Amino acid sequence: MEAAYDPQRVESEWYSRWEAAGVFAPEINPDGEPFCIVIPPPNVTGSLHMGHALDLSIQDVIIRRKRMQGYAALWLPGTDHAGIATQIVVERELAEEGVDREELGREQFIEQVWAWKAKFGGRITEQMRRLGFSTDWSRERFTMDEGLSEAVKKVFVDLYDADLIYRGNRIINWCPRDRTAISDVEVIHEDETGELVHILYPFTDGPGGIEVATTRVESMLGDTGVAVHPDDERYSGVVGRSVTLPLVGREVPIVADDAVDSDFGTGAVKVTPGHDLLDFEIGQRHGLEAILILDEGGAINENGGSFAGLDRMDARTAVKAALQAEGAVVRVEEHLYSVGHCQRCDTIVEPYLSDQWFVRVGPLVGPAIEAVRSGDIRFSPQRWEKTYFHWMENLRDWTISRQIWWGHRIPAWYCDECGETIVAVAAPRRCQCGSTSLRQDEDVLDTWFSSGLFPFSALGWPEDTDDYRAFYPNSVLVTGYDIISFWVARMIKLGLYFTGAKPFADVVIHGMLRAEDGRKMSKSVGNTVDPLVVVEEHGADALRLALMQAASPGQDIPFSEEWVEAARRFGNKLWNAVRFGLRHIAPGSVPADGGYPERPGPEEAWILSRLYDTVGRVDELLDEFRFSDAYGLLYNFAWSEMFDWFLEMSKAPLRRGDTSIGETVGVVLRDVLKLFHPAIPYVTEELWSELVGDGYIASTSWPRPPKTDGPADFESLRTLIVGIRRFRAEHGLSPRRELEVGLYDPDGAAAEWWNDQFESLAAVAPVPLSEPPSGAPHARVVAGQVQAFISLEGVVDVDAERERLARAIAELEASLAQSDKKLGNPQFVEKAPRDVVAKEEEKADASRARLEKLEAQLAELR
RNA sequence: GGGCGCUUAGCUCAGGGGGAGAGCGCUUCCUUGACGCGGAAGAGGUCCGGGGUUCAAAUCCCCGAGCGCCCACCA
Repeated sequence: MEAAYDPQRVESEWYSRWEAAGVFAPEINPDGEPFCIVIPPPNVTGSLHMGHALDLSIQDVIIRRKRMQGYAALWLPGTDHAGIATQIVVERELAEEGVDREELGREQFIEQVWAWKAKFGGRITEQMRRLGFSTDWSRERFTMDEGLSEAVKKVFVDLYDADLIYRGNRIINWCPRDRTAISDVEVIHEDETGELVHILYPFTDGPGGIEVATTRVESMLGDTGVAVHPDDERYSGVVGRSVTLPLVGREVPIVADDAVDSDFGTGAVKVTPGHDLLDFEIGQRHGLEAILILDEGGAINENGGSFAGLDRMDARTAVKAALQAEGAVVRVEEHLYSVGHCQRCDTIVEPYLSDQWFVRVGPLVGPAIEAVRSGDIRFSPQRWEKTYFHWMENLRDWTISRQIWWGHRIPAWYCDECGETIVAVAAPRRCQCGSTSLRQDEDVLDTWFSSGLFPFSALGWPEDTDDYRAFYPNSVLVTGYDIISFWVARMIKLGLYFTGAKPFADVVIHGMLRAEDGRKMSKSVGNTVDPLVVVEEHGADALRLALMQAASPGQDIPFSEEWVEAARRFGNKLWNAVRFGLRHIAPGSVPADGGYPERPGPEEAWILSRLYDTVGRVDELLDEFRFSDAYGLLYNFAWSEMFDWFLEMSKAPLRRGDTSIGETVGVVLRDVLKLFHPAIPYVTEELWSELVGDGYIASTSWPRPPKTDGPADFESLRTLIVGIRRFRAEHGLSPRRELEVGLYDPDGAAAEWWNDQFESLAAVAPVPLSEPPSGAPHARVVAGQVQAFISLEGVVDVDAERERLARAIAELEASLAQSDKKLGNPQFVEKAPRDVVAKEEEKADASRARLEKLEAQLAELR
C-alpha cells in the first residue's frame, strides 16, 4: 500500500470501475425492496456549483447507505433543458459570432441549441462523476427526451380537457429583456427607493381636480380611469364625473371600487388596466378600456403619443418633466417600494396585459395540502411545511406559456378559417370546419412544467414500465428551500393529480451554501467558490465530508475551506489507521462482513461495545436526515475512540503476537470504512481494496455489529492513565521520565491486562500493592476504589505537588458543594426522576471519596 | 403588512429540560517504527437582554434588541 494519502491518485480510477461493474444500477428483482431518489435535474448548460455539491452529496449519502442496506436503490440522474436560461446562453454565444436569433429563424436556432447541448451537456454530468455521485447513468434522462416530451403533451392535453388549463388575456409579469412572460415565482422583489409623484387630474366639467399618486409616472399614458373607495366621504360627490388626462387629453371616468385603500396617499388611484393587476381588475368591473403603452421590449409604443419610442425608464423622466411643465405635478416624494426583477436576467419586469396560457391551480391545491397535512408526505425539517402551506394557500394561476423558442412547444393549434383552438397530443390534420390551414401556437411551456413531472415521467410514465411500477412513488426528494415553490409544490400537485399517488414520501430540505462571509454566493459579487477547484486541491472526499458535517438540517451554511482541510486530514488519518492495521493483519484477510470475535479480550470488548452503540445512533440520525450530527458522531468515534484509544491499546498485545486483537482491529476498521463510505466513497473504496480486497465496498453490506458489553473497569483504567499523563504534564516531566507507580486495588478490579496498557499508554510499569504505601511522599490518582501511587522521591518538588493537590481539591469541593445543594433540596429529591437523583448521589459519593483521599494525601505531604 | 430563522469558546458553527460541545486558532510538552495532515495535557464561555413555567432552563413559554431570509395587488 502506498505510504502517503494522495486524494488525486485515490480518486482517479474508482468511478469508472464502479460504473463498469454496474454497482449503481439496481436490479428490480431480486435485489430487494426498491428505494428511489430522482435528482433535481440541473440546467443542461450549467456547471456544478457548491449548492449542487451539497444537494448531491446528501443524496449520495442516502442512496449509498440504502444500497448497502440491501435495497434496490435507484438514484436517477437527468438534466433540465432550462428554457430561458439556456436560450439566453446560446443567444449570447451566437451574438459573439455576430448571429442574431431572429435572422437565424426558429428551426435553425433550435438546431443550434441542440448542438450546444451535444457539446456542453456532458460537462455537468462529468463533474458529477468526478465528485463520485452514484447515479445510475444507464437511466439518465433529459427533460426534452422523447418520452418526457410525450408526458408533457399528455399532461397538457389532459389538464386542458379537464378545464384546468386555459388561455386568457391577463396581466402577467413581462420581462422586456427576455421578451417573454414569466410566472409569479420567477419574479424577485427587491425594496428600492423611488419617487412617488403626485399628479393633479383636472375635472373635465369644471374647476378643480383630483390628486393621484404613482411610482411609475409613464403609466399615466395608459390611464383609463380614476378610482376611489365607495365609502370615502372625501370623494362622495365626484364619483361619476370625469377628469381629463394631462399630456394625453383623454377624458376618463371616476369610479368607486372596494379594492381602493382609502388610507393610501390621497385615497384616489389612477387606473391603468393594461399595466397593473389591481387596475386591470378594477377596469374589468367598471368596463374601463385597457390600453397597452409598452411594446415587447419595454419601450413606449404608438399609444404613448409623442413619447413613443422612449424606453420606459427614459419615459418616466420625460413624462414627469412634461407634467411639471404643465403644472400638473403637485409634489414628488421619496418612496420605498418593492420592485419586481426577472429571476434570470435581473431586468425590472412589467405587469403586462397579454394572451397567455394558464394552469388553474385552485382544484390541485386541496389534495396537495392534504397530502402533507396528513403526514403522507413529510418535510424534514418539519418547519418547512409552514412555508409550503403558506405558499400553497396564496396561489394565483400559473402562467405557463413563454415567448421563447427553446422548450416544449404548446400542443395547441389555431384554425385560420374558423378560429377554432385544437389541443391535442398529435398535430391535427384538419379542423372540424374542414380547413387544413392550422397554425401551432408559437409559445413554449415553462421549464418547471416538465420538471414538475420528473418523479414519474423520468421512470417512463405514462407508459406502465417496470421502473415506474417499482420506483414510484419515489422514496426521498432532496432539495434546497429556494425551490419549494418552483418545484416541490408543483411535483406534489401534478403527481397526485396524474398518478393518484404522492410523488415521494420524504422531502429533505437543506439550506443554501453561502460565501465565507455569510453572504450569498453570486457571480456578480465574485465570491463564488468552484467545487471543482476545491476538489482539485483537497479531493472530492474532503469536500463531501466537509459539506456533510456542516449540513445542519435546513440551515444555511457559510462555506469554509478550513472545514475541507479538516475533512482531508480525516482522510489522511483513516489512511494511516488502515496502514497501521495492515502491518499486523495480512492484506485481504478481513472478511467483508461478520468476523466479530466471539470471546473478545477486554480492549476488544470495549471498542466493540462502542461500535455497536455508534452504529445504532448513527442509523437513527441518518434515518432522521440529521447528517451533520451523524457524521460528527462518527468522526469522534473513529478518531477519539478507535484511533486514539483502541489502536493505541492494541499495540502492546500486537507486539506480543496476539492475533485475536489483530482480527478485531481489522473488523472494526472495516466497519469504520463502511460507515464512512456513503460520505467519502473514494478513500474508503481504496482502503477496502487493501484491507478486504473482496468486491466493492460500494456494494457490500451495512455494518451490524453484535451487542457487546464493554469491560466495567475500562473507565477506571482510562482515568488512571489520563491522571498519570496529567501528572507528568503539570510537573513538566518528560513522557520518557521513568516513574515508580504502585497500584492499590482492594477489589481486584485491576486485571492483568491493565499492565500492558500502563506500559503502552502511560509509559509506566505499575507495581501491585497490597495496601496503600506509607512514609515516603506520593502523588495519588484515584479511579473509584483503585488508586495509583506515584512516588515523588527525586521526581518532583513536594511543594509543587502540594499546590497541584490543593487546586484539585478546590475544584472537587466546588462540584461537591453543587451536588450537596441539589440533594439537600427536598423538592429535588421528591420530584426529580429517580435515576436523576441516583446519579446525583453517585456523583456526590464519588466526589466525597475522592476528596477524602486527596485530603489524606495532602496531609501526608506536610 | 404577514411569516420564518439566527444570536452558545478568539473565529465559524453544532446541541436543545438535569455533566456546556466540534473544527480552526491559542498555551505547554513529545524526532515511540500508522499518521507532525500526528500524539499528550491544557487555557478559554453572565449559552443576546428581561420576565415566566419547573424541584431543575442555554434548552420550554412570553416580551424586547440586533442580524438575516421569505411572502404580499406598498397606487
